[in-house]
Amino acid sequence: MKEIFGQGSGRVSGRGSGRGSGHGSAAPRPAAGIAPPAPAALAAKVRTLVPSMTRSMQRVAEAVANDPAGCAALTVTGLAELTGTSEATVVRTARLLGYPGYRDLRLALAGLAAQQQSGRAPAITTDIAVDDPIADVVAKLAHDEQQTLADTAAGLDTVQLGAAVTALAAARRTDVYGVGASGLVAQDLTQKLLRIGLMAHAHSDPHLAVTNAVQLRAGDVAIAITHSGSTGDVIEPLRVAFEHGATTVAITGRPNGAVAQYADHVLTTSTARESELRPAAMSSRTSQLLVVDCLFVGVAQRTYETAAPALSASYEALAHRHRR
Amino acid sequence: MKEIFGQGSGRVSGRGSGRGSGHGSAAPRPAAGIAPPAPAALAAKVRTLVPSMTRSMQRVAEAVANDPAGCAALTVTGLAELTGTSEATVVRTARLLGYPGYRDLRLALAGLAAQQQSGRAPAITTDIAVDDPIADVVAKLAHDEQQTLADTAAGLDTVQLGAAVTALAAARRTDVYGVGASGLVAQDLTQKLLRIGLMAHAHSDPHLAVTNAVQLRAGDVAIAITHSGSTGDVIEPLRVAFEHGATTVAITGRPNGAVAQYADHVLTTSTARESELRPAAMSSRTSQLLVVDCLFVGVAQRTYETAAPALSASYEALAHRHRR
DNA sequence: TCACACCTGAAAGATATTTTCGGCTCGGTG
DNA sequence: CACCGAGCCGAAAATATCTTTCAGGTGTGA
Repeated sequence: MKEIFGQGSGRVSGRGSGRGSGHGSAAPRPAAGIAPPAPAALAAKVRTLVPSMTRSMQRVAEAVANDPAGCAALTVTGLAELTGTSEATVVRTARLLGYPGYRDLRLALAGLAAQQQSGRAPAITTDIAVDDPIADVVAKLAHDEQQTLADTAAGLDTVQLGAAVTALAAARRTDVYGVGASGLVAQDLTQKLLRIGLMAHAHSDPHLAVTNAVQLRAGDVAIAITHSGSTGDVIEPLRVAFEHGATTVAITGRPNGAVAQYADHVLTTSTARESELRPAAMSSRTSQLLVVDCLFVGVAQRTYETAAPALSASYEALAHRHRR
Repeated sequence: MKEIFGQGSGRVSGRGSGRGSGHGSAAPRPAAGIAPPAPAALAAKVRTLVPSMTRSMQRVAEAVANDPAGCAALTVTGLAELTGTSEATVVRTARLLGYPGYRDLRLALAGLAAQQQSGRAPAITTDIAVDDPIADVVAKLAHDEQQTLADTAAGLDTVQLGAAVTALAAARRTDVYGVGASGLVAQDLTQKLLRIGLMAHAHSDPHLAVTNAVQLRAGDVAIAITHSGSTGDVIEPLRVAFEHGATTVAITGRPNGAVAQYADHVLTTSTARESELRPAAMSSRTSQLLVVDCLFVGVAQRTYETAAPALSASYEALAHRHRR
């Protein structure tokens, strides 16, 4: 039972200034009514109340104010030992600070520590430096990629995207061109389309890509993925496909680049700033993948009747490849 | 809806064991292995681990994730009643999330609540529906992937990451295993490492992977990438590499999966909610790529003297492949 | 259909927190 | 200078909370 602390003993006495009688310094009255314990304004409360505390309690309050995180990790016994006092004193201090007991003070302490922790934003706006600690690298990379995603989503032309989806959903066959890092994105798209029953193929060999592009005709789709918009090895097969009447799509960071002239639909990826340790390939890949995912989901929606069972089937088929 | 405080059965316990006194200053520190509990990366951890939880534990994890502040105010018994489970289950869940016990989970919860309080409002994310307009698809996908990135960054163990980076930077040779969507990530990592002058190779053919793994020895590094953590085709070569003395790294969404038993260092990727139109492969790929990028940048930092010129050189070399 | 493995919760066991209680110091007073 | 009283302080008892153990139930695979 949580008894009411009330009890007048609160007194001050302390040495010297015993302004005790003054009702003013009166207890914070925690128990009375709805006194919400301090959320994070704890440090201030400590400073306010310290003068009216007894010596032992001051030691406890001080420890708590100086190292919230550390104290939050201690039990009441541990904190008592650390401050050279007793458990009872620790509890009394917690009460004075407005909490029902040490348990709740500890919870508030943990919250305070977490806030302080998060307050220290690792300045994620800067470039990655050679001597950045590994934790900063993680934070910066994650932040940059999040930014890239936001930029891409904001800059994507949904009309063009919709048109591309429509073409894909109806295509007899789809070829995807990409070399280097974009080649992996091309493969990713291909894998996905295959999983929902479409005929898709990725080409990273420019010669084979051109050779196959010749086979395309109206109703087929060709997709070129190039960040720079000027990768000849990718533009060439797209041109061939375009001239053979296929519907052509370009996924590029330069919507005005050379690749665009042979593309019926251009999907623009974002271009984030790059640096020595963060090559452009990194953010362009993130951006391209988002576009590719959008294409995939769009097509899956349009062909839901066949796509859904196909997805389930491929999922089932994989289950057997897993060890227990 | 979590209202309804079940009401108490009162449950008078406590009789008897009046032992209390032994105030043993005994170490309150169970020293939970080498895994420091998460500070505020808890939400991410919950999402990552939920799939591998049992029903009862899922209920607890869900309650905790949905209302950190509320749960922090509850005792183990209260939370058990709220979720309709037992104290034992609550403790088990806390353990699974990486804490020594419920007490510490509660502390973390208080911290999380404090952060949410002062921080931003968590955006809600709904599933992608068949009839969502294309613009919504873009927005939802972008949001989900951003969430995945945040979760991954929050849940990544920087100590393990640092160890993996160190091993990679010093490796004579590095083999990367991945099949399916993870195979593309493996290739991405390989491409990057090659660009800074390291000897790396990606294997997606399980037979060839094992064949090559036999060649590895101490000082070499083997990396397995598998979302499920139970992909036999990837575990097998890692096991062989492990037994031949290579330093082994696992990049997986199930840090407790089968793959972990042969991994010197485990890097955990996040697991986002999947749905029919948003296969798990999508977010796992995003998560894996972030981890891979972190590895790459980390290694580039450590080997800056050779990495920087190598990066410039490969950039120069590509310039000639671009059309005007 | 049976056996097995594994989840689950009740209660016992261990810790941690709160309360009680008596000693002690300190300052005032005769 | 000795005595007295007030109230701080900590040791230990009492209580609340957390952790572990163990037996029963449930679903799964052979």
